[in-house]
Amino acid sequence: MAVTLADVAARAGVSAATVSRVLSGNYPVAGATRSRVLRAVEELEYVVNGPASSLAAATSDLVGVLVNDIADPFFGIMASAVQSEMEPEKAGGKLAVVCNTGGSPERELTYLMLLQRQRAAAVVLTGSAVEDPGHAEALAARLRRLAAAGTRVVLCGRPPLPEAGGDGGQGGGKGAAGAGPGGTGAPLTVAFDNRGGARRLTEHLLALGHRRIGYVAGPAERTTTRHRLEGHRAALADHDRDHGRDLLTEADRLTVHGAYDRSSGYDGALELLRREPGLTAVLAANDTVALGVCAALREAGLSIPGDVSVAGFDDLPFSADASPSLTTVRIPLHEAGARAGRLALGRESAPPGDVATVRTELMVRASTAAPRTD
Amino acid sequence: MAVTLADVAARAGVSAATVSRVLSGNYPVAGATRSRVLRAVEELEYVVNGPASSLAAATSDLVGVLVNDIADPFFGIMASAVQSEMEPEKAGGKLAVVCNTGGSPERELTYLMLLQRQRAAAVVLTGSAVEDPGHAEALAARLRRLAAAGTRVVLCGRPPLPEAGGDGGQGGGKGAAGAGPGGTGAPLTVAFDNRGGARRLTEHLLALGHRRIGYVAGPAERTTTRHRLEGHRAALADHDRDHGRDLLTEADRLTVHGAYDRSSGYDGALELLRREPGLTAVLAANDTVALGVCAALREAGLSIPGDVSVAGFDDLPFSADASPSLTTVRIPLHEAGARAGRLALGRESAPPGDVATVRTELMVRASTAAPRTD
DNA sequence: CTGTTAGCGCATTCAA
DNA sequence: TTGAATGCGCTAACAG
Repeated sequence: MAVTLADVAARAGVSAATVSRVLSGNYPVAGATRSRVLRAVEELEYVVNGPASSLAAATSDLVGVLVNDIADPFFGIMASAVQSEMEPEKAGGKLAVVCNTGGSPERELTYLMLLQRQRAAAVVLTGSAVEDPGHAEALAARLRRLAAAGTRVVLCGRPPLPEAGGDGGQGGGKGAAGAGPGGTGAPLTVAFDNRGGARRLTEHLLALGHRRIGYVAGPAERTTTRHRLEGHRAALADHDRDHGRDLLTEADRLTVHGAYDRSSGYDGALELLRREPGLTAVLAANDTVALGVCAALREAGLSIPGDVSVAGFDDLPFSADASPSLTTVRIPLHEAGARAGRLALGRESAPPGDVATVRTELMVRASTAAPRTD
Repeated sequence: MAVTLADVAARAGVSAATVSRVLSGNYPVAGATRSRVLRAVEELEYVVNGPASSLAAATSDLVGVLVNDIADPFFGIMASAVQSEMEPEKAGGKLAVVCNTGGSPERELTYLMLLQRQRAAAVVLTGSAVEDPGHAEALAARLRRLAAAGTRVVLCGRPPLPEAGGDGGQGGGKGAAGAGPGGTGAPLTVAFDNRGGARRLTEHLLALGHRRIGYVAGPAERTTTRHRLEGHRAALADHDRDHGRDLLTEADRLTVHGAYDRSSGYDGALELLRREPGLTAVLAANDTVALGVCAALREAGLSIPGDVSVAGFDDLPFSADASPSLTTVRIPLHEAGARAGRLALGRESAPPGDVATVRTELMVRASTAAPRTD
């Protein structure tokens, strides 16, 4: 039916082996032969049979990128950055494909299995992980099997995997050396400093004079949610220590959880307002949630930042020209994704300890200001 | 190295063929045998070798979804909808993977080639197409080859492919019949009524009393851009005819082009204001552009909709709670994507003429109002 | 219902 | 630098 290597070989008057060598390009072939083959390929419109090639070579050129929500630019930007490193047009380039888990742990495992089935060259997992112990264990097991099967595993925007039980020793992580395919066995990780970012954000509000700060957090069981909340609380704890206050206890009452979407922000803000009408600031799980918060506040007749300051997280493109422009914490998503992509291809050597933490940066804009002094 | 079918067969005390049959599930196997095999699979942690399986069966379970911009929710929503139809957890389920073309025609062709190489079961192309004749021809050729190789091709949110040269006849398109794999040869299409939506939007502004309407259009060479612009101009032409005015000529001067992003909206609005300070309304290529327009207008000291009305297109989730909430044209992206997914799987019969056009709906919100009467 | 057999199309030995 | 031969792991006839 379809054109095969043999057809091309016949047309070019060479053996199939030669055609294969020309196409993969990693073997010496005489110039004349090469062009003859290439011409035959053109004329016959030959396209390599990927499955056959993968079977024979025991490798594929698929790279899977798992995202929690493909409709969220947070993931879109990272995924796009990963893809930008793949050079699909060149021979030897990879085909990066993104898979949408929808935040479901089961679906995450399913996709990893399908990617393992495809013998993917690499897999990049982006975004927060679910902290359920059962799932964490299942995930770690699956990733271990993937790595054992020769698939590179890279984590991007999620914390390093917890140590597998047993090993015990904390001994010096193999240095920064090459760590070839497999490395220490633990997946390479590009982590975000969510904790530090959240901490600086809360410090910013505190410095402005805010004392009643609401927090619309993400889903309770996710690492990113926990880290950001921890940063927030660390800043409050510091403040309590230095000023003999007890903001930290207040924070329990002034924290609500929801999804990483606008309606959570909207509902969360209303709930916070009900719990504490005297709120002067609201921190949101991310920028999208922050927009929902803003909408709810406005509908409640409150001005931003006149009555209530609002801040987000991530610094997605729309944050800068929301109105008012959103104070937030910038995460270099593109750089992180690109780096994850390079790590996945083995084009960049593993970071020390196999974990690279990318800095986050406080972006102070118009949505935060000193609270009204009544 | 890796566990193979033969290993599982040995462990279960059956033949490889039986294991294969159990796993693919489309062949009768005795219950006892089946569970024995399944247990062996568990114990050995066996994962099918996709390439081998694809090679032998001459089909793969990959479905490619091409998008112009993976960081844009417009595409994210459609891609997610396509994936939602794939049932990857079930045997026989497909692995939907999204590929980001970045709007580049070359990259689009590259991805299609890679997908053909993988012998993808289906390919869904989403969003507007580039109208360059050279590329259109190359694309059509590639899609023809894909279809010939047994890959189902579905267009979602882009117009049907122009007829291949030669055929001439417009004869009755085969009726609504099954049109099995291959059908008429032309790709199945889920098209959006961009023209009608844009027309109703402009009519809405006209009815409100606007006469100086700016238009920040998308990239000049894209089908979606052209269709929306045509709808806009059709509404103006109708108005001219009925009222003896010449809004259509004005429209040439009041139309600017840019990318489908915020900064285009921002820049475009400033340019329009320069050309016509007396502008009372601005239509944007899509909702994202509209937000940029709003930002520029506000910075210019103009209120929305008090001084200038603004409208978008697509009705992405953020549009409803922008401030002011955005008048826009709703496209049922999720339904369209899901339908494209079903068409790709052959789970839904082809629409009459192989083209389904989904309706668009005018959503009147707070960003449009009657112009100030000075 | 199950086993046997024969490729699927390519990459890669080994010779030449 | 090239060709011939072998097998990657699986599915799909065909028998039984």
